[in-house]
Amino acid sequence: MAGSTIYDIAKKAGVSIATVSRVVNNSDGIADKTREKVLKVADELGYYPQAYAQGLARKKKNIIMVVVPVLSNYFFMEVLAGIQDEISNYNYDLNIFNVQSNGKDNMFPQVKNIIKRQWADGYLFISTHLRDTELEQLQDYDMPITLIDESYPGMDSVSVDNEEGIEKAMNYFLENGLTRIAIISAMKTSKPGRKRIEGYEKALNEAGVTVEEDLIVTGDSMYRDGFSEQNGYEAMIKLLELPNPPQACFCTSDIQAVGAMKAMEEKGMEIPIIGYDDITISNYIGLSTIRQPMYDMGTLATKKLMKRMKNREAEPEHKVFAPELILRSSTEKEIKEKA
Amino acid sequence: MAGSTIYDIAKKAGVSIATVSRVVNNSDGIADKTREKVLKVADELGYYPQAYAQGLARKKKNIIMVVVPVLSNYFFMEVLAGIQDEISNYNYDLNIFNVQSNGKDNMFPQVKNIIKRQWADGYLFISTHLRDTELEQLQDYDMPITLIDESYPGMDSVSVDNEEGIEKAMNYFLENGLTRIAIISAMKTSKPGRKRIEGYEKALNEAGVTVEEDLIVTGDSMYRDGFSEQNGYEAMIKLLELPNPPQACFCTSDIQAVGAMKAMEEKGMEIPIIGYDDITISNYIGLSTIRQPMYDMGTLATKKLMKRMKNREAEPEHKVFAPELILRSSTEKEIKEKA
DNA sequence: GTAAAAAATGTAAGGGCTTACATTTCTAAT
DNA sequence: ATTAGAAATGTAAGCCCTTACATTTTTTAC
Repeated sequence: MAGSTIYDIAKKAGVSIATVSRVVNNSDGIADKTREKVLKVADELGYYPQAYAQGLARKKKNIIMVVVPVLSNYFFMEVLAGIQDEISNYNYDLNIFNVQSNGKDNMFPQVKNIIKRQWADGYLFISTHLRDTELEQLQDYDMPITLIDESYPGMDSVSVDNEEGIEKAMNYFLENGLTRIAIISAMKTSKPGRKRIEGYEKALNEAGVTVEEDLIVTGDSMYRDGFSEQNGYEAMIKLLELPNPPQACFCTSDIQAVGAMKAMEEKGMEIPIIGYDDITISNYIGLSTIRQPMYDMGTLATKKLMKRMKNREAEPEHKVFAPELILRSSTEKEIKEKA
Repeated sequence: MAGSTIYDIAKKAGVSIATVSRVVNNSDGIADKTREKVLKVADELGYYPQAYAQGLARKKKNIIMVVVPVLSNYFFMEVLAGIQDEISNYNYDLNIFNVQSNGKDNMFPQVKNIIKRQWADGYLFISTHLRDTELEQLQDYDMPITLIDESYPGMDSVSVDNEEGIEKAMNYFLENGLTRIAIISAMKTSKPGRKRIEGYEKALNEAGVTVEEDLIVTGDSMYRDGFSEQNGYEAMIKLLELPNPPQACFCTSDIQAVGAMKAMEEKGMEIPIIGYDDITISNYIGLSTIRQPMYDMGTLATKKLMKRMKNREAEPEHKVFAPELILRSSTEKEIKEKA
């Protein structure tokens, strides 16, 4: 039973392999009796077409592959939920391929090989943060790719205006008279990391506030690229131990903010804090945050990819979601006191 | 460039396809000049073997596939992190296949087809909760499968003694003089759901406490099979609106406990609560919980699978981790007051 | 009952790779 | 220079399917 092939079925059912193939694929033009007979044998022998043989013979694999560097992270999880729900509307299976980032700069070769190997009919890249020159190379392979949480002119993309998000958070603090604002960032050096810090500096500059390097911090723990409670915790400890601690804090992910909140509690010093993402938990722990529509990003990207697979010629589309400031208790008390 | 094959390389490099194959696969017995020449052409043409053709020609796919019903859930995420880290020690790629559960009983056919299609060299099943009769059928296909968070005599498995976990939580409450203990469960009807409730009832019975049906609740929101903050929130509201609310509460997942804690806060009624899992966030919000070593389960299961792939004959091994009661602030205040 | 049309089935050529075996080329010993 | 043996390369079959095209069987109309 282990490895019955189309030949086994054909032989046992007394038909040709073409007929078996037709029955299994539900092609029409098959006599009912034949169909039944074949189906019966196929069931007895536990037959179902081998994915690899089928993929080779057809051009199509009926697989959408999600390519992602860090699987275990809340942002990814939410986006994935959207993808998953949307894809269930189509006749495609979902495969997730995890590329190791190792902090190093070796992701591109892996990604390139995935494309070359032709695993799937279409790909969703989540936060791979490849360079434009690299994405350009991938285009040569003429595979439908939709980017999530990043963008590049030549490919469909779904992202969020990060700068706007940061600005909203910063302005909220500034409007409430808080000027010594810290930023807790993961991976200061990465491309998106730098972008966020730039946004932070820009907002301060526009408000005529001098940027203090001391207030730009990150934790030391780099597990999950720094997107962890621990990292936020460490960062906040650093901030609170400063001779002159900040009046408010912006965090580049909710998960870090959770750690930061614990640090504040332990130190007995509470400053208003705003996170980034709006993971479901944030609503339950009263964390103010910049909401990214992660789930919607997943569904929309999937839709775009499906569309692209049908029409390869259309101009690439870029959806940029506007982030939303969600205020909860983590920004309340203290600011009111100041007012 | 899009679809260069081994033939293109062979032609352009002036060698046979066998030689190209050897070069690409790093087989030895190839002259250095030839290797260089072929490699150069392969690079120019952006060649890399097609996964499907290779998988068909070899018996091996070099793929481990994780089969899981609900992707976006914290338990899964942690287990996956372990799998991911462990697998990076071997020359295997990781694929995740998501089977739709739809609450209905239709998962088995999907799982069966995955196995039949021979996607991978080995499989990790996480919380699929198939029946023994179903798993027995899968054995016929003679594929290495390791179960996580469930067990079956005929396959390797890695799980946690759920009953013991519940007992520990219940005993903690009971020893502290609390007897009216509620349980918030996801999916009362599922196999693991029922098991947990049984454990709960058993613990009460042994302590000579009558089970009150009112105290066994679940939320109404069934998103993610009930493993959500919202579900826990709803359940706790129900409990607190009882004429005679419970003195303590056990929750079958931390994520539900997060929702339950919010409900308590809103209602201004705080009772000691213990969750289940010990997701990383729990430590940061002071949630007492029963720790499942999720990460370790992932690594160990992966190791077992690799071992099994080498030796198909050995007796199946079953690792049952002992859950651990982790006490944090969510059980502190109130119990101390009572004492 | 016959012939033409329609339906059902079969044949065989790929799809892109690996690999056992055959062949050629090179090396080194005489 | 010759040749045995080693090293390098090539040939071709096979992995399991799909599908265009050819062939056979059944149906329909007269």
